[in-house]
Order: sequence, then C-alpha cells, then structure tokens
Amino acid sequence: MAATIKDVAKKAGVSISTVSRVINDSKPVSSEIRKRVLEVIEELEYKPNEVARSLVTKKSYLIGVIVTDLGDSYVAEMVRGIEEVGKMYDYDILLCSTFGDKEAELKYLRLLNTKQVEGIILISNTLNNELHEKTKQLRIPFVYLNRFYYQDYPTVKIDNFEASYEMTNYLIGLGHKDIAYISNNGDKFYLEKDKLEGYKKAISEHEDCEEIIYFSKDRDIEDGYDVARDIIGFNKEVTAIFCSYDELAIGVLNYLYDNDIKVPDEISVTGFGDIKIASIFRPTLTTIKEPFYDIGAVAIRRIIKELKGEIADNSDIILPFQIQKRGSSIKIK
Amino acid sequence: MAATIKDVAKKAGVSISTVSRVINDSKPVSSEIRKRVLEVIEELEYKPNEVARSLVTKKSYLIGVIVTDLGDSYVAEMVRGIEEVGKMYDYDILLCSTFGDKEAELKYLRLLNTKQVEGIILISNTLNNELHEKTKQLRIPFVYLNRFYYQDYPTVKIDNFEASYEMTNYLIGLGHKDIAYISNNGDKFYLEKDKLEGYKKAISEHEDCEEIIYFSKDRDIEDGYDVARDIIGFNKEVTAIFCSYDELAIGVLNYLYDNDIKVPDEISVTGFGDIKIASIFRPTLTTIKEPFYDIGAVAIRRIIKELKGEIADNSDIILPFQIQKRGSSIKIK
DNA sequence: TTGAAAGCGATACCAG
DNA sequence: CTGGTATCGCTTTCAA
Repeated sequence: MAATIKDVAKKAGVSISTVSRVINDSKPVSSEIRKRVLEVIEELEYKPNEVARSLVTKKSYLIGVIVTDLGDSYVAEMVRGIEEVGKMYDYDILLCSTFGDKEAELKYLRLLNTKQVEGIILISNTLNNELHEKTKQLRIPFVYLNRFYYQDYPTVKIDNFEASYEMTNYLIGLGHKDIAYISNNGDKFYLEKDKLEGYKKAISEHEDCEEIIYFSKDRDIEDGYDVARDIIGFNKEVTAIFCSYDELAIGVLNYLYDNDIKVPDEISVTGFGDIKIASIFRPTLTTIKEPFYDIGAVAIRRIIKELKGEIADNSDIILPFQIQKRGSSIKIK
Repeated sequence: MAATIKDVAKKAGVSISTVSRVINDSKPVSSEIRKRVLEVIEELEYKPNEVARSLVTKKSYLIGVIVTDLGDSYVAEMVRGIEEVGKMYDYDILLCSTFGDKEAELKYLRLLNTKQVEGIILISNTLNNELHEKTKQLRIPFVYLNRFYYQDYPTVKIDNFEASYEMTNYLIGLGHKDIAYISNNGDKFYLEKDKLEGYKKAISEHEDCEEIIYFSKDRDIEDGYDVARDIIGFNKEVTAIFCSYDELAIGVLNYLYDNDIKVPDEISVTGFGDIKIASIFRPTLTTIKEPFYDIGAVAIRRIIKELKGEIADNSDIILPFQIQKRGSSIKIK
C-alpha cells in the first residue's frame, strides 16, 4: 500500500496536522520539523491522496469535457486548448465522447456531476432541448460549444456573419462575379443562418453579382462532392465556390479533381473553419480560420474564472477570425 | 448543496446503512423500505458522491490516459477506442497531453497516481528510459503504446515486419521493380527497423528488384516532401515509393502534385498507418491499415482484465493489419 | 433485515 | 508553532 499521511506523521514523530501543514504550507511550521517531515515524505515516497483531499475541500480539480467525437479534428483541437489551459490552473480533464447521441450528453452530464467535476464544457453538434433543465440543476459552471447550432448557453465563437461577409468580399475583390455559396441550412437555430446572411449582404452590395445558393444534404465531405456535381452540371459560369464548411469544400475539391477541373485555374474554392486538413490538402484550401484551440482555451478560462468567483456574465465570448488565403483561390483572369 | 446519503436516510426515516444498501443493492432490504428510500432518492435527486465512494472502496473507475497530442489523428483514434471500451466497463478517462515532452510523461504519471487512477495508458512517440522505475513504483496496470519506438512494456501493435513485407510484395505483384522505400530510421529501438527488414526481405526474394532506400530527416509531411525531391531528382527509374509512414506519403504526394507528376500513372505511392487523411486525400492513399481504434480498445481491455485479476501475462498483443488498396497505386504498364 | 459505529485519507478548527 | 479532533460522504463489519 502507498504511504498515507498517518505513516508520515508516525515516522516523523509529529501529528498529521503538522504533516498536512508542510505539504500545503498552509500554516507556519518550524524549519526543523518541516525538514524532518520532508525527509520522511521523500523516504516513504508519500503522495497525498487527491481523492481524500477532494472529499474535504470540495475541490476535485476536474473539469468534465463532453465531446461529440475526437475523430473530428476541430474537436481534438478544442480539447487541446481546454486541456492545455486547464493544466495551467492545475485542472485535469475528464473526457466523455457522445458520438452524436443526445441521450449520452445527458447521461454524461449526470455522470460527471457524481464524479464531482467543478465545471463542464460540452462540445456538441446537435440541438438538445432537454439540456436546459439538467444544466441548471448542476449549478456548476457550464460552457456550450457548438460549431453548427445556436442554443442559449454561454458559448465562445466567432462572428459568423462577419466572417462570411468578408470571405465573399475577398472573392469579389479577386474579380469573381459568379460566386456559388454552398449552405447547409439556413434555419433559425443554425449558425449557418448568419453565414448565409453574410454572403447575401456582400453579394447585394455589388451590382454585377448575383446570389447563387446551393443547399447540401448534410455537411460531410460526400455532401460537398454531391453539390459540386450539381453546380458544375447546371451552372457553367460559376468561377468560385464558397462552402460553409471546410468539409464541404474538401468534397468539392475532390469532385473537381476527379473530373479534371483545375483548381484554382478554372475555379476557385473556399471553405470555412480551417480544419486540420485544409492546409495539407492539395490545393491548399483558402478558408476562414476559426480558432478552435483558442475557443477551447477561452471556454475553460471562463469556467475557471467563474470558479474563482470572478465576474462571469452570461454573455457569449466572440473571438477574432482570419481569412487564410491559400492555393485554392485565385484572381480571375 | 446537493443531497447526501444522510439527507436521504433522515427523510426516509432509516439509517444510512440501509440507504447504502439500496443504492448498491449489496444486501437484502425489505421491499417496503426499499420503495420508500427510492422515492426519497428520486425526490431529493440524490446522486451518490463518487469521490466519497472512491475513498472507501479504493476504486476510482478512472483510467489515466497520457497522450502526445490529440492533434495527431491516430492518437485521437486510439483514445476513441480506449474511451468507448472503458465506458462499457464504467471506466472514465482522465486525459493528459504531453506534446512530446518526456518530463511531462513522468509528471503526469505521478499526477494520475495521486488522482487514484486504476490504470494508465501511455501513448508516446519518443523513447523514455526514466519511465521504467516510475511505472514499477505505481503498481497499477500500465500499457505502453508507441507507433515509432519499441520499449520493454506491455503493448499492443501490429506485426510491422510482416506488414511491410506484404506491402512490398503487393507492389512487386503490380509489376513494379524499382521500388523506393522511405525509411525514417533503422536503429535498434525503432519499430521502423522491422518495417525496413520486411521491405528488404521482399526485395531480396525477387531477382529483378533491388533495394532503393532513402532516409527521411523525420517523419512529418515536410520530410516526405523533401525526400521525394531527392528521389525524383536522382532516381528517374523509380516507379513506386513505399513510405514507412502515411505522413511521409502525403508529403510525397504533395511534392508530386506540385511538380505535375501524375499519381498513380507515372508513379505509385503507398504509406503505412492509414491515418484519417489517407482515405480523404486525392489520390486516395494505398496503405497499411494499423487498427488504431482497436489498439486503444485492446489496451484498455487488457488493463481492465488485469484489474479484475484475470490473468495478464506481460506479453505484447499483436493485432491484424490490412493492406488498403486505393488510388495511389496502380499496375505498371 | 436493520442500525451503530469504525474507518477511508485528508483538511481545518480549536486549544494550548 | 503544534496536537487533538470533528468532518467530508460513503461502505462495511458487527451486533442485534
């Protein structure tokens, strides 16, 4: 068995209170005794049992992180941010993956609560209305991260409208007039709505441009592939395709590659997100960089602040984005 | 404050022992009392405090997972496997990322220990000799996963020699004779050694083939890019390039793309690993599928078995691999 | 079948 | 500055 505080106390000939004091240096201890205790600790390789400690202090130094799927690079990126910043404040990450199952979101919310996590970050990709009551009950700091939907919880994100507006203007600036936009869904709860509006606004500000909007079935690579076929088939004059998600853009690039259509020479393609593959793929993808790492980092930062009792209003945090200009877009000839 | 077992006991008019019995059904409780207790639990929304429970049972239902970087898709994949199987046995994952820092590996080993994790899985990408003594001290199940080096701990992997041998034979079967192999390093502790041997053996068994071995500086995409330049520059007759890691292969494909060399028409390229991007990239990459998810799954399975006292010898577990034939390789004309 | 009481390993308050 | 002791929330003997 591992040594306990009692073992140390006995061997050092002091009380457990004293041992506790030296390991936490919570109260003054004579340097003589401190030294002896430290020696015994060394000797016994004593390490305080954090579980016991948690029980009395009510601090677990654990943050629960519920994610959809680490297999999505943007999720992994957020978790990196969460973890790295968490560690700076001695917080550890308890990880749960839902694989898109709403039931699981609720289940893990409960589970993490029994494990006494001090805060919870949920990275979701669906809409979940049952969430509300559960999160209220918990009474622990909670941040909701969702790249697709908008729901009424504290969150961290970029200004999707503005980003989309800028990207469209960037393409217009390159001389493109027939810019197709691949949207996923413009309904109420979708962040996509903002993006779509951004595109529309930019287009409407330029007389020689017209809205060309296509809707994809979903937002995976295959969906981009399918829409690309439609666009190319029906709309020969399109010179640029702006996709509301990088995943769609990759699908578009794949379709164009398979059909020997040169990017960017014949057609420019841009995405949204800057997921990992965007800079690796050939051609490299021009896209809007959503700072996933920072989003995670800021999310946990917010939780820790709240834990420390520092003011934390319920407002969303908006992070800056960037237009990453890469090989898939070019000035029109 | 959340309700405790005492609150439940008081409200139900029974002792806490009884409450404990019903929530664990560890001992018979009259159905009448059970019902009442259950009602109160419902009413108070009582959820047992797992921390307190851990303290007495010595079971935290926590497995520590130390990884290099979730940003590497294969790591994320392993963690998925670990977590999904872990959950089946009610285990949760405590995640720590080292970003390649050896010191951090040791540090987190200690940390996880104080957090009373019941087992540890380390996903590493370096050699770490100081590990040995630390892991022995812990006396908890430990599995070591490393895609690059071999170190003397229980691990889960594929037969790298055999995989490399098969892939080389596959290319030979396609009619290729001048097959370049990009190795990272053939030294003692490198798994790479086995791969290199596999390639050599296959080549040696075919009279009209000759070893063409290039060494990359490291094993990232850029390194593959650099080596490709060398190969193309110095070895015009090469018709196939077999890379010891998918990352290198992606670099090679990028170089060929940038220099207008058609894959697979002019040259075939194959990789090793089947990381996520391999099947997305164009052309899709022919490669050896290392079952990362399964490796993680089996690793935690092993730990849980050991925890249950089921026999667990110290031998490595070898998982099957597969040759994924995709678009980057073709029969020679 | 039930309850009382002893711990699990630490912290923290109260005396001295 | 140091020690004794209650306590955190729960499980687990031991008696009844």
